[in-house]
Amino acid sequence: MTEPNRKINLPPEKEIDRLASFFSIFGDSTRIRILLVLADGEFCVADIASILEMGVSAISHQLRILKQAQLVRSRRNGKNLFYSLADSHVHSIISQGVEHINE
Amino acid sequence: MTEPNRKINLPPEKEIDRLASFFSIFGDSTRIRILLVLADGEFCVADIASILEMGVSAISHQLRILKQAQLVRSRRNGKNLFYSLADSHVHSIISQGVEHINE
DNA sequence: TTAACAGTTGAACAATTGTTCAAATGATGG
DNA sequence: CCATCATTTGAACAATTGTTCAACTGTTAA
Repeated sequence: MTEPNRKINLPPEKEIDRLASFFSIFGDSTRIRILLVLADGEFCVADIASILEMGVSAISHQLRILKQAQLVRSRRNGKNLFYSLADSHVHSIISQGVEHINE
Repeated sequence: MTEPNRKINLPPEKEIDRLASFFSIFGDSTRIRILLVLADGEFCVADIASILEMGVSAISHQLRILKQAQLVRSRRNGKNLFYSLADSHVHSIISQGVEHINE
């Protein structure tokens, strides 16, 4: 014990957990690819699956996570559900990631 | 086949994978807490462990991940290794996450 | 050299995650 | 209503992850 611990003010645990959950949404390449597709416009589930060459179910599962995080919206048109980006932050968050890894 | 698929230009798979790996580093609350501690200054491993009330080994494992991602640096002083933030992006990336979850 | 300390490492474990499959839901047009 | 299409859902599985523990490395001071 040479010195008393410096006092550090961390945000409450709950907020840190929410922050970590938020970032882990971007921590999966399928979800990033979905977001990049939707950056180009509105698409229904089957289209996204076809573009990414993946099963419809896998895409649907991921869309649910993105929707819960309020990163995408959906709109029904006939039998189709069209998904689109819900948030303007998405672009800038991804951009900052790109910036970091390209330095 | 009613319509040809719209052409979407995604970044190469390798870059998307690196992006996902980068974001998943922020997807763990221990690592976020370490980064927030280091936002206050330089600390050695045992101090971080004490502040976060965790084992030294757990912190060391996470610091290795943060260092590989070039988010922290270390500097030896005697028996101690002092860690500090390596990158100015860290603040703004976390800030953007906070912004999103508080809207 | 030795003892003590600071930190790292690797194996092990439980917990969480993403994808697949099959079955269910819900909307549409005939 | 019925058949069909688009999507969702839940269970199952393998793969990945974070923490713990014990052993190890490396530095310092005596």
